[in-house]
Amino acid sequence: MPKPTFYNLPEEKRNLIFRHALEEFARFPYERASLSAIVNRADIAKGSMYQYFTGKKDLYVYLIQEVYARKREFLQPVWEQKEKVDFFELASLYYKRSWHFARQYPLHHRVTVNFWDSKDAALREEILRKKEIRISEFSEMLELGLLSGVVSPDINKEAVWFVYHAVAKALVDNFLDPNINAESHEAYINSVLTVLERGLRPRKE
Amino acid sequence: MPKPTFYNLPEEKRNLIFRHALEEFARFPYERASLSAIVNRADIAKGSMYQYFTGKKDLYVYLIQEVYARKREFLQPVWEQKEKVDFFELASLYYKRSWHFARQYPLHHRVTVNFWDSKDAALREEILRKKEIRISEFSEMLELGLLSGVVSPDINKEAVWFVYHAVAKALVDNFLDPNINAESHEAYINSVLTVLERGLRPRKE
DNA sequence: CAACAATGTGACCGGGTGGTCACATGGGAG
DNA sequence: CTCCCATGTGACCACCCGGTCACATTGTTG
Repeated sequence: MPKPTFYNLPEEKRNLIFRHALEEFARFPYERASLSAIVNRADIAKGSMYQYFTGKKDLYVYLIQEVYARKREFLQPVWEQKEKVDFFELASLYYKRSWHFARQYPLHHRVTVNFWDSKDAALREEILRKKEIRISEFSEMLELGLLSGVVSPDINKEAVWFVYHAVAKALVDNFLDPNINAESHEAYINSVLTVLERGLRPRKE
Repeated sequence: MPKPTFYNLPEEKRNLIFRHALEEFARFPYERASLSAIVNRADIAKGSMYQYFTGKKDLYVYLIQEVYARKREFLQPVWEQKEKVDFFELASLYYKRSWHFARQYPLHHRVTVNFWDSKDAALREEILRKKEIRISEFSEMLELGLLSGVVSPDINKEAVWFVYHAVAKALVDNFLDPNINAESHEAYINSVLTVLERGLRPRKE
């Protein structure tokens, strides 16, 4: 919730602020990111920033909101396949497309990773609780998998969640790695998801 | 490498410093932890601290070293089973005992988690490169599993590593959760490891 | 007791932060 | 041309940080 003043700004200036906030919060997690650095680099007076936002947190919430809006938009095509493919294929599509998002909008991606890594869980909770942001459809996806029986229902459901989330998060974090081979990365994502699907122990089937 | 002065201190005072450093670095990751807070709470002059350690980093490295020494000691009994049980059972023993460590020494545990979560990868690298600390035997464990054929060798080995690490890290992070049911937690760890072992997709075997 | 080295001390430094405020600027409306 | 209100500004505030240093205190040794 930026102040009304912010929306009165010409689009160009709003973008200027957004861009520099994005850069700063991509470089550092919330606590270490510097508002002073943002205003300096954007060549804006500190005071002006406080005409647009009530403070650092307000700016951050706005940024997170925008970033996730963009990501949702980007992942839209994947959700349209929801009824057509099974859980594992959907997951594959989801992470491959997420990876493309990370490549295309690396700063956006870093912001999301920093958001989840933030040790200030209270802040994250506060942002999520406002429901202004719907972060992810993980839940929905896995729920579908369980319902359809593609995901084994006879083991501790909570544990299934746990493992799925752990792998998913690590996968997304991993997108940051700069020296990933572009051509093979989709294949790599598939390999990881296969391990998740089939388990470490060899199957006799 | 604390200065010699530190080791000349009476044990009681060394412990005092250790305890308060432990508390601070358990509460916050390296960058946000405050040396001033430590000396204030320990009721020691700032200058004194600089008689014992060359600076904040020096104190931190010392602390990490001590914490991991304690943890290794605690996990010793598990490694003695190395030849007797298979990979999955060893992993189960390892994480259950790690959980007990986390319960018994919650501050130590938080310090280790903060250590790995630190965004200052350079610092972590520096500490690890000194080899003064050997953090974990994950590698060794998984290698054994692969060799013995208990862990499937016919899927991308790198991906196996990836999934294993992701789940292991999440499992350890999870120990922090305050409202875990003590009685059922060992069972929960087993459930998670079972999912890791058998995969999400149901087996026909 | 004197001498001397080791250790303890906290005011102080430079530099950073998020946030404030009295004032300058600018662009319609009358 | 003037008035007025929205907006722009940057010096400034209080507070924190890690680190330093001149000096006080202590303890052992001759």
